Amino acid sequence: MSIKDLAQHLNISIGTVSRALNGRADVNPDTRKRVLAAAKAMGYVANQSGRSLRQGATNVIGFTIETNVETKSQGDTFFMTVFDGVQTVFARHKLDLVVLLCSSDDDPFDHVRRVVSRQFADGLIISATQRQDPRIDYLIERGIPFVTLGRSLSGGEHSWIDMDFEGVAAQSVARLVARGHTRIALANTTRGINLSYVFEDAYRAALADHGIAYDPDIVLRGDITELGGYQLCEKLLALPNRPTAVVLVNESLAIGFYRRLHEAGLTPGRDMAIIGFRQSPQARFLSPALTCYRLSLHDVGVELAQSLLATMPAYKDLYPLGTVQKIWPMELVPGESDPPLRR
Amino acid sequence: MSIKDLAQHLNISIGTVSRALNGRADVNPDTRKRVLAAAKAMGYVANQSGRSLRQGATNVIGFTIETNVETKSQGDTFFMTVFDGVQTVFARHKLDLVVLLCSSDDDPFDHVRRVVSRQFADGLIISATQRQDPRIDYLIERGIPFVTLGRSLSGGEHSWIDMDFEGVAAQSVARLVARGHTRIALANTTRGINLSYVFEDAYRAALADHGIAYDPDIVLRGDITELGGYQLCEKLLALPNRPTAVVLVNESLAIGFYRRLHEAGLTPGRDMAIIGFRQSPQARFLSPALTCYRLSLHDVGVELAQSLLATMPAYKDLYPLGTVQKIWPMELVPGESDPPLRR
DNA sequence: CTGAAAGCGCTAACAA
DNA sequence: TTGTTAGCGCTTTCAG
Repeated sequence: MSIKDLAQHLNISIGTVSRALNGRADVNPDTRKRVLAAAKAMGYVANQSGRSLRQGATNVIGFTIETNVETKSQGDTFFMTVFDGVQTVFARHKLDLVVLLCSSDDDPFDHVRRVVSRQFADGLIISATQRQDPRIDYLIERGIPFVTLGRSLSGGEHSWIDMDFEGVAAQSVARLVARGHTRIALANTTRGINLSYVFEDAYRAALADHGIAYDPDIVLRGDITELGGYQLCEKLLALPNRPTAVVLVNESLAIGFYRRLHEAGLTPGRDMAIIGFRQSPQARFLSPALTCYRLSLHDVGVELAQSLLATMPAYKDLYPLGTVQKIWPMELVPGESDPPLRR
Repeated sequence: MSIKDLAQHLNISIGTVSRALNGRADVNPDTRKRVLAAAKAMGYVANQSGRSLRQGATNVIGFTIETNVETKSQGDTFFMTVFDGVQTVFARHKLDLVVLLCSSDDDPFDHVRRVVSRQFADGLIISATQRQDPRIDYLIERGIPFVTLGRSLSGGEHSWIDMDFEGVAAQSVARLVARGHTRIALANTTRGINLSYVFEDAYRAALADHGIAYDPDIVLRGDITELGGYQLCEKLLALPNRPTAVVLVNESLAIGFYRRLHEAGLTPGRDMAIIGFRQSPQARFLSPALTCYRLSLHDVGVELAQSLLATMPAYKDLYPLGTVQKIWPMELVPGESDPPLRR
């Protein structure tokens, strides 16, 4: 079932069929109607490979995520919600969003290189940015339109969107200090991924703002998972001169923290102040309620999509945003997990 | 950068380049070496559209998931782990797994139809099967290789893999009965998706096995989300002649159940026995520990991939499995959430 | 407004 | 062992 069959069936040329289907102006309204009707009746849809080959464009946008790192950490509906936002924009332009999975035993750089060189997609959204990220340099060099979800030191002038790690760190420390805490731990993730640097730097700056000395012993690092939280909490409890509060780089950690505290006969909040990161569905149902920050991931997705289109020649006029480098604001959601310190 | 450029650069014909790259036997070893070296040096990789068009195959396998239904319930760790398993198999055959998202405002049937007619993928894995699922009939009619994650009444002879809802329901009821419970509620999801029927039927059968009358008033239905669990728990607490135990169709519900019970001053387990469904990372860190069931989602992915390949002409000899219809076993993980009933 | 034809990049059949 | 060439399905000139 190709365009040829359809044309034959209608007794017109394939050129006209193509024009009719693609909404060209120079086609007789009646002809167009006939073509559209026949296409529908026969269930004809243009073969993607044929179109792509001819047009030099695939009408596909790839969103790469890593099945190892991100998955286990973000755990919840993080990406799905972002995807949904991205799609609402792309749908308007008949662009298809496909998710390209970089599996646990695949190198992210190789993966992107393969995707690009096969010309699988017209544009790319990549996530889990490293502090130095060769993918970014590569994409710039090859001139592939892309946006990153997350900052990086690499590349300079590309578009990115990132969560407001600085704001969260600063606001969390300020809030805890206001509530009497001075010994505030940080539950961070392993180095490599850029956000760990951003978050820790902001935490240090915030401490300094409040005249609190930085103590590397209470900056802990682990996996961003529920289990990671459990283990970090254990480390924290074992510390001499135990911190009275902790700021988490990710809300998944909170689940493990709560559990470990319970096992130790301690109550989150009362015995250890905790400020989580994002208000996730799981975090919402912790008791006591976790103090955390809200953002619309759907809107992040929308903005990612628009930023990408702004870098694509075929769409940049519709989205004259230039290079987007946006730190996405997050709004405090006060909970019960960080009450004032009892003396 | 096409095969032409590469051939020109090497002063040989494109045919030879193609054969060398594709590992054909009839190529001089030296020539092959030169071609491969040049391809690597120049970063050449065959254009996918060109290949697909010529070969009539895309070497892409699509895995469709719904951003609305599944996402909010399963959270994405569920699928990511499955994907990872699927990929380990496909990688061996240079097949690319891409995830095709059916967004909230898109009809799943239309979505599959679009994917198929554009010839986007050589095979499909579809999930969130409905009790009657037109996608299945359509795929069979069109002769597209596919497997479903989840059963359905539609289609008859296609391959599918599903979780052992019957086993979980039966074992859960038996376990609760053995612990003295006779008034056992079911927290199910809305009708439409097939698993809700399967699970409820098995629950009814299990009750009957133990001589317990079925009471429709204690079969509750809601969204499979943390919030859904919260709301269902509320309904449960408001019931006259309150059940002493509840079996959940999905572990996300447990998060909301725990929270709601706490708010009512009740303790999960002691005041209301709960058996969750899958042992998810979140569920693992509930206190008291949730009684639930374990399965390897990675292995489910592997099996899905193999089952799909078994239906594809080009691979069926390598995977002579025939039609796979497999109920995936789940293993009880006893917790503290369903202690014996106090009299 | 429509038809004819070129050609996107690739592989496979055939010829040499 | 290699070169030549047809043609996959499509869009887009260019003529008419």
